[in-house]
Amino acid sequence: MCIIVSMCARYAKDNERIRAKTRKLLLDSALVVFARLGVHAGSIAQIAKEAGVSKGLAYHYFSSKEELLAELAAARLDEWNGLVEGLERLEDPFQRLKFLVDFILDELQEKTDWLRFFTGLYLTADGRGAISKVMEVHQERFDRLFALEKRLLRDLGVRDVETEQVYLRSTLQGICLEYMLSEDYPLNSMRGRLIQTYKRGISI
Amino acid sequence: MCIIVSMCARYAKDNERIRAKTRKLLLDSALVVFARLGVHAGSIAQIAKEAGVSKGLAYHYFSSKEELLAELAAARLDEWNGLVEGLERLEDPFQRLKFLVDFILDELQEKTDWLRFFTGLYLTADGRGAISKVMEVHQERFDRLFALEKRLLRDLGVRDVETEQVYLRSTLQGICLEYMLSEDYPLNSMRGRLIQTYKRGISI
Amino acid sequence: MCIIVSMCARYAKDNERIRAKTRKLLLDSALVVFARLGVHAGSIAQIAKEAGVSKGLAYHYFSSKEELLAELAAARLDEWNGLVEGLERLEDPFQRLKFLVDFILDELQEKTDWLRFFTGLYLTADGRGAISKVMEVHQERFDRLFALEKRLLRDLGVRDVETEQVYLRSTLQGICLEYMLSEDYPLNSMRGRLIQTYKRGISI
Amino acid sequence: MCIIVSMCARYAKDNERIRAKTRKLLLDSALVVFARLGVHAGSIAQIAKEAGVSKGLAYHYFSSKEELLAELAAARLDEWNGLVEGLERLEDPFQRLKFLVDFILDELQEKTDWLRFFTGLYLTADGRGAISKVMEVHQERFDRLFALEKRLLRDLGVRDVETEQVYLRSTLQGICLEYMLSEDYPLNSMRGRLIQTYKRGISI
DNA sequence: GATGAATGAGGCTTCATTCAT
DNA sequence: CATGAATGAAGCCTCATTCAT
Repeated sequence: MCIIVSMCARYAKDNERIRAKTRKLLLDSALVVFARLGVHAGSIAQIAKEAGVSKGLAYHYFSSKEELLAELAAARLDEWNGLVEGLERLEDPFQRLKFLVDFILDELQEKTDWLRFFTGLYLTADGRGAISKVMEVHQERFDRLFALEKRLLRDLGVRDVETEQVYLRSTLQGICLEYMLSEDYPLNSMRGRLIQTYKRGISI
Repeated sequence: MCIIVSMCARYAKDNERIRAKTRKLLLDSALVVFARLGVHAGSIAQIAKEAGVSKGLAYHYFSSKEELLAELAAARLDEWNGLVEGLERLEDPFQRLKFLVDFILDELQEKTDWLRFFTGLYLTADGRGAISKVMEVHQERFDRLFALEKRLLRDLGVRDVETEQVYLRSTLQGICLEYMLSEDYPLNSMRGRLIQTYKRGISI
Repeated sequence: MCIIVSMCARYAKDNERIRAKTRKLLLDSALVVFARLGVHAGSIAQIAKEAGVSKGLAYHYFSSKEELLAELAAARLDEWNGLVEGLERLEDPFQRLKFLVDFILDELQEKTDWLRFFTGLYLTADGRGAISKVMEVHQERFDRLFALEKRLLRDLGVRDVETEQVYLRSTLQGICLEYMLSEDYPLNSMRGRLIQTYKRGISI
Repeated sequence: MCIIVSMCARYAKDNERIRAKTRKLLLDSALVVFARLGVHAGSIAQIAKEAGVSKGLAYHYFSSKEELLAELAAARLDEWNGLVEGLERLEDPFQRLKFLVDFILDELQEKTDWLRFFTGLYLTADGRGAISKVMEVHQERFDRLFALEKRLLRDLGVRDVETEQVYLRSTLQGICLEYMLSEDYPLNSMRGRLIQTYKRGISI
């Protein structure tokens, strides 16, 4: 026989714990699958299989593939908090620059899958639409980051801050992209080369 | 007199013209669709619709979606010829650098769709597989380009050529990516900023 | 008390029952459709319609049309077990002959559809390929049947056993084919006429 | 330039010759393709390719695939004329039997492809419909053949002519089928074994 | 007579999603 | 909470057929 007694008051906490755990499991699996195959080619069935649960369960936690994607993006976007906090904490502009670069390149190394999938997503119209919704919620944080970058460059003595900010972002983005695409990308050389650009005394 | 010339349903030339035209139409439409939606999400049906022809016709010209993709890649890869030739023609290393940067950024502006589609393709395992097949044919040209880049940097007086080559490529790649992702990317400022890095006298 | 037994969405037994039932339904429908139209002309859509289920469900049970075909063949091949067992059980050679003939002609009457489909399949190169895979698994049984037939004819006093075996098989095959093709084939007359050939005392 | 002047009065004959030739070419190619792949899987495109002409031309000669099939059947059915004539010409009943058997088995060897395709066609509902239309035209000849067979068996001294006729047909049919399905079928042994059944003096 | 570009229906298959249990 | 049977839309591809030249 098969008795299901769920939501017993005493075990509500257990349920919550299970929920959180399964949820994370599904998000992680989705990341793996999406990174490997792309968002379109990766199916809910595969994600469920990767997670070792049933397809139906995925719909218990996420109302659609699109939502799963959005939650995935949101979950990861949260992690940028650390960058903002670090930049606000540090005094020396050069230290701040190093923190910025290290933060991004470390993320790149630790979460290559995610970045790969995210970049691919961003390259399609659908993907941009999906992401921008999620972004809105975090807009305030992005604005702060933006301002912090500006300040950082100003403090470093950069003359054309507007231009340099875009240039720095582009270079970092390019390093990330090439790292994702090459088998043996010299990430640390690039890290050094990039930092060197902003060495004290260099006039930009 | 009575002349029978069979095998002459239509002027052969006409047919060729039609074939070439429709083929190009399909390739162009494919590019638009793939760039907008990504290779996986973009369907043959959409491509045909974009081209204003029937689905079946696409298969009259390309035996499969994969082949269409490959032909698309091949057609565009050919255009890099100009870059190699230009670099071989010019004497002054700084002129060569400017030629390199301009070539790539002009391509970016003219063929944003293509680059977007190509980059997205490259971000998935499937896509990399598909492209590398096409690349093989052009390997020799890429090798030459690679060597020309190296020489260019050496002639400019760069000390660590290996590192700088990757860095330059990454920066260019990053500029391209950001251009594709932003609505109003200051491409010309970036062009200037990049060139400035290699101005005579700057020690790298 | 609060018992949580998860992994129990439906009684497992229920699911198994449903699976077995639907599976059989699909196999039966496939047989009907394939027998009526041939394997190539019969589509999964028609099979699903005949079964009263969706196209998609067919793929929930069989990974491809080819597999459906193979399973169909395998399911039916199993039924030849009875023939081998019967031939091994009976003593009198004439009784064995009658058993053989009756077994085949009864099968023919009961499972005309199947035989029709199987014969049609066998007539195409593709079909033969598909079947031979399935056959391999049953090879041992066919070998035994082959040997039993030989022994049967020897025991009946047939001189050229090799020839007679092929002839008997051909005749049975021919009766089956004509039965399948005619509206009112005198199957029982043929049964009698065939048996008569091997009546005791007749010298072959 | 391309001048097409067809149907010039003087060359009408040439045209007719071409028509007849191309027509035959297409029918032959159809037979090859249908026999190899089955009627359903064999396409007009393949037939045209096999014939070395364009798809369009096939539709110039046959208004549809179905008609091509019907014409193919009709063309071959004509060849049974020889059987009827032979049976009417010969005196001795045993000679007639041998003629009948030889005619059919020789046809089998010479036109295995055709018989294979025809048999496969006959096993599907569609095919039977298509063929029966063609058959109607030849009904009279089949009736004659039927009567000739009956007379033959009566002359041989067979008691139950009705039954024996069906049995003989079935056996011949079975031999043909097995020959088509086996790699190394002992056709001549079967020919001998079949003839022997009707040796003078044997009582049936 | 002959060609082949073009069409569209339909076949196989995948997959997001729903729902009974 | 969890399962998996079931659905149907949509994707890739084939092929009979039409038609302008």
